[in-house]
Amino acid sequence: MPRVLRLRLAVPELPEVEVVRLGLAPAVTGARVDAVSVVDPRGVTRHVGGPADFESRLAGVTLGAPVRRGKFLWVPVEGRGEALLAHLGMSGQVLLRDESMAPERHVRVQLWVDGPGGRVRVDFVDQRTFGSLAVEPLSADPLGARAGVGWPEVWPEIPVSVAHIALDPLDPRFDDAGFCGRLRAKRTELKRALLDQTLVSGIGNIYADEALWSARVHPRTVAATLSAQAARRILDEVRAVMLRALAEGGTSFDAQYVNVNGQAGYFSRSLNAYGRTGEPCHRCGRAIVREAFMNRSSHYCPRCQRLR
DNA sequence: CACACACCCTGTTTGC
DNA sequence: TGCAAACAGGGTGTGT
Repeated sequence: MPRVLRLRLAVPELPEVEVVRLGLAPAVTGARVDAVSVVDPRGVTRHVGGPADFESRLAGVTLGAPVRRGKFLWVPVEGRGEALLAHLGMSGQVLLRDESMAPERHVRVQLWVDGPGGRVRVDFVDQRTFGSLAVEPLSADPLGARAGVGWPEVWPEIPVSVAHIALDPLDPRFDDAGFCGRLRAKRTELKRALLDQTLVSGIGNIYADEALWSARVHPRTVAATLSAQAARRILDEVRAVMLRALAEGGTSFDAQYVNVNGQAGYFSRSLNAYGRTGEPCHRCGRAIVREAFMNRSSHYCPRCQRLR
């Protein structure tokens, strides 16, 4: 059996990125970077200095414990005031592989690291190249003593390009009442607001549709018309669907090393709205409707989720 | 300032 | 059967 840890993502939203963080942590925390290779420069488009600068900033450094906020993931570089930042876009994957194993077709960046768990190759793979790695300076968090999940409390710093991203609902410092108030001040449609990463981070198209189905609210409801109770219910459902997905991802993650096909599509069986166009609503049986929205789609039940 | 929308990408699916 | 259009959707930059 190949010794592979494959951190598989359908479409990486918060739960998927958290699964990556959990899997990456034991391999990179305290590890030294022996070598770096940018296989395809599109893998580091977020890095300001270009591929050569990216490689030189990581060669020989020691890495810290990975941190996540919303869909952003970063690994602090010890003693440099910098971090290795990752955003997976819509098709990015992080694979931990034996050094002898052949890389995936769409590998963009490779890191050879030597840590407590031994020597391993970290491959950043991304078919559609919306994702990217970067090495970025860390700065004081403008939100105050807040960072991301996994970050030591004593070191409240954040990569500069993540500083504007809101806390996510799984962060213990997330302000529930503050979020509900800001949501109800928006004149925009509810689903737009949920996807706004400066209001709340980590929600993507899938979990937005799922949370709205659970809360029985139409995605095009004007946010400002929501009652306080409805706003609260929506937040509760967002959090619940993320925790459920995380639990399912975590289940197949129990083994340190799993087969190549370990986690593909693990949450798809649990979906109630997303991707179920024309199929019966799990509550009332009415066909789920798909509606064009912002270059993507909204899925909802026209009976359970009335627009008023 | 708040909000809306086009754009970047490529493998797979759908439609004619 | 073959080809082209549609589709997937993060985040960012720009325009109103």
